[in-house]
Amino acid sequence: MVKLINIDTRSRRKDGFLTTGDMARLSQNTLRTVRFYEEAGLLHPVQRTEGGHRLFPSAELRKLMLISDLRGAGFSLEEIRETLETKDRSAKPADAAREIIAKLDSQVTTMRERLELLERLLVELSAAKEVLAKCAACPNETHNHNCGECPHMPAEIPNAVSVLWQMEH
Amino acid sequence: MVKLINIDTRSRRKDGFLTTGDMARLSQNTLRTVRFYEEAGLLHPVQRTEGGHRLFPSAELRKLMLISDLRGAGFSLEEIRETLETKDRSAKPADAAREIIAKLDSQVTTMRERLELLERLLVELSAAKEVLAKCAACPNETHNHNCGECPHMPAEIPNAVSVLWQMEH
DNA sequence: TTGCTCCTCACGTCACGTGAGGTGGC
DNA sequence: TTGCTCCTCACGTCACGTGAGGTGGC
Repeated sequence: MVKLINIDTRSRRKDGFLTTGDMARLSQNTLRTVRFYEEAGLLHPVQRTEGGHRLFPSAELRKLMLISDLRGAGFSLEEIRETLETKDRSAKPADAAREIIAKLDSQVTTMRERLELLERLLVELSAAKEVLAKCAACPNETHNHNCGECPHMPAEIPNAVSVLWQMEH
Repeated sequence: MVKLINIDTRSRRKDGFLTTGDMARLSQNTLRTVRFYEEAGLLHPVQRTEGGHRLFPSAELRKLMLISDLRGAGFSLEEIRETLETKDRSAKPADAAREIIAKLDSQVTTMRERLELLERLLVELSAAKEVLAKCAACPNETHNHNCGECPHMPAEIPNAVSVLWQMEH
């Protein structure tokens, strides 16, 4: 996914505010998503035009970018909201900072677990591809063969292979 | 998450089949999820008991494990079904293998992109934590200060910091 | 026999997608 | 002025969660 964002065309408006469309384009989201996040109380337009069009400050675009990243990392809007509202809910900066750090810590832990799943699965699927590369040269015309006895099958058959190749054991 | 699966207690049944509960426990899913996947046509019980209880062969457990991994990696049930049914839809083993490899290739690419997002976000959140560690020692009693002028703020402020700390720029 | 397990509806939820029908603004 | 952009309903979807109320099986 190539990003083709020209800073000069970020917004057409001379007041510097961003429309819903600007927010959507620049963050790779749909209009519906931007509106949905506002309804959910995550994004706040500074104002509306007379015609009802939302206008966002650039700080909201940066917030939307972070929300998108956290959503892509698998967090729910409720978890994200919790993190975003941390500062508002504590009176002293030092307390706020500690609470935010605690939440980031827990999110980092969750993300590491998701990373490990992805890495483990990548290894398994790559191993499966290697085995199936042999099958791509299989001379049989039908599936009615016992692949477990095929000399090209390794002793340790990756789970993905036994499932996708529908093997008994 | 520690796995405490004892092979001997996988199933209480002497016929070797697995109940819905066995499937759920051994794959870390809920009963609802196992039933939902069956309704969706992804899992197939070999039979039902007279009382209507589902009985699955162990091959279905291995399939469920793969489904869970792919779901955890962010794929939809429709994408997963496509992959699982590839072999059935082609007559010759060689063709089937090539099609499965093509699908695994595209999934591997998607997974690498998700890995990159996670890695990028991990770096950003870790950088944010470092900056906020300074704020945890902030002596101010209120949030009414311009943190942009704080000497502890680095020149390059991570996006997560400016968002979570609600900074103007 | 007693529980613990499993069953089927059936409505709820989360995070949007997808039109329909109408208006706004450089 | 002409379109392209944005607006508000409002129903649909995906992948389950969550009871309610009832039965099964070592």
